[in-house]
Amino acid sequence: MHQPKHLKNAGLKSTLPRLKVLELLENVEGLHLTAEAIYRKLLEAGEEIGLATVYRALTQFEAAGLVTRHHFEGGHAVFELERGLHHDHIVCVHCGRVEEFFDKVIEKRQSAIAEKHGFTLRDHSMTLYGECNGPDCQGGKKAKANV
Amino acid sequence: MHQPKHLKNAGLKSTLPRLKVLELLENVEGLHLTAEAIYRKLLEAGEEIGLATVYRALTQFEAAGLVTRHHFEGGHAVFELERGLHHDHIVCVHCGRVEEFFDKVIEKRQSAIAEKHGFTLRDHSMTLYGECNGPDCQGGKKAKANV
DNA sequence: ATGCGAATGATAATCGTTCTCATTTGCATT
DNA sequence: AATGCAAATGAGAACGATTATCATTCGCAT
Repeated sequence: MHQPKHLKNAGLKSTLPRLKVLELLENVEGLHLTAEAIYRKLLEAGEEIGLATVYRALTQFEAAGLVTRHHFEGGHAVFELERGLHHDHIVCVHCGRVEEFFDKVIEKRQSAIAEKHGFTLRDHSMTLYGECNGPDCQGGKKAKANV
Repeated sequence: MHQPKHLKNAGLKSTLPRLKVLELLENVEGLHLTAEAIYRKLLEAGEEIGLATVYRALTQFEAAGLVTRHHFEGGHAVFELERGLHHDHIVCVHCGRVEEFFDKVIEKRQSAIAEKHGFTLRDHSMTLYGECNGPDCQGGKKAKANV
């Protein structure tokens, strides 16, 4: 599914572990996985891989612009495949569901704000937290998280 | 400077360490300190306090709405006294300088986005990252961070 | 002044992540 | 296809931030 050239283009040697990680990320569209979760999924799939290698691969992919790292609340980072379209996130504080959105107005304001403060904008992180209307979260009643 | 009633009102017993932490936060308007930094500053000031106590106090203050915890990039949390006016942050990626801003347009859009996705908005975090025009960062040239 | 439960501080433990280093791999070259 | 070497890997140690443990101390109502 994944061509080694993707890695080559990114200046990375095309190795088996890297391909596995990339392939996994490709098959979980919309999900945001922790390094640990990726590691476990690969083990469950019968792959031989070390946790350190997963971390290394993800860090390199991030540097190469192949994946994006997010720091939602909770102390651990999550990763998603970079599909070219920038977006921000809205996270359900109950069930952990994550949806993505893009808002041109906000993006514009951010640039304006940076400029007003004398900053050259390089990046930003914006995450909304709320209660979703999913089956586990109806009416905002308590429900166990299933991140 | 700080009245014990602030703690009492928050449902917290008014103890010496808590008062010290609160007092320190009050005297560093505009700064965003890590737990470790607060701990060190108090030690330097001749106070007797344990790092664990600082963490506990900050967590309780946060739960009580007295302070806000931010997760900028870098793995450690920073704290600031809650002064009633919500704001977001723009951080210089070179020197670590942090400025605060509030944008009504963005806030409005965020509510609208949450609603459109069926979420009841509870909170959000937005941080812009860029290069500031400070003496250490002129023209975006390399400068050592002094966080 | 006294007593009790909550708070403290020293330190161990935990958690996510990075580093170390001996072994293995990718891949360009024979 | 065999060879060589730098780069990549994996197991586990190390790390930094934060939290838990537990005996001692403190705040505060009596």
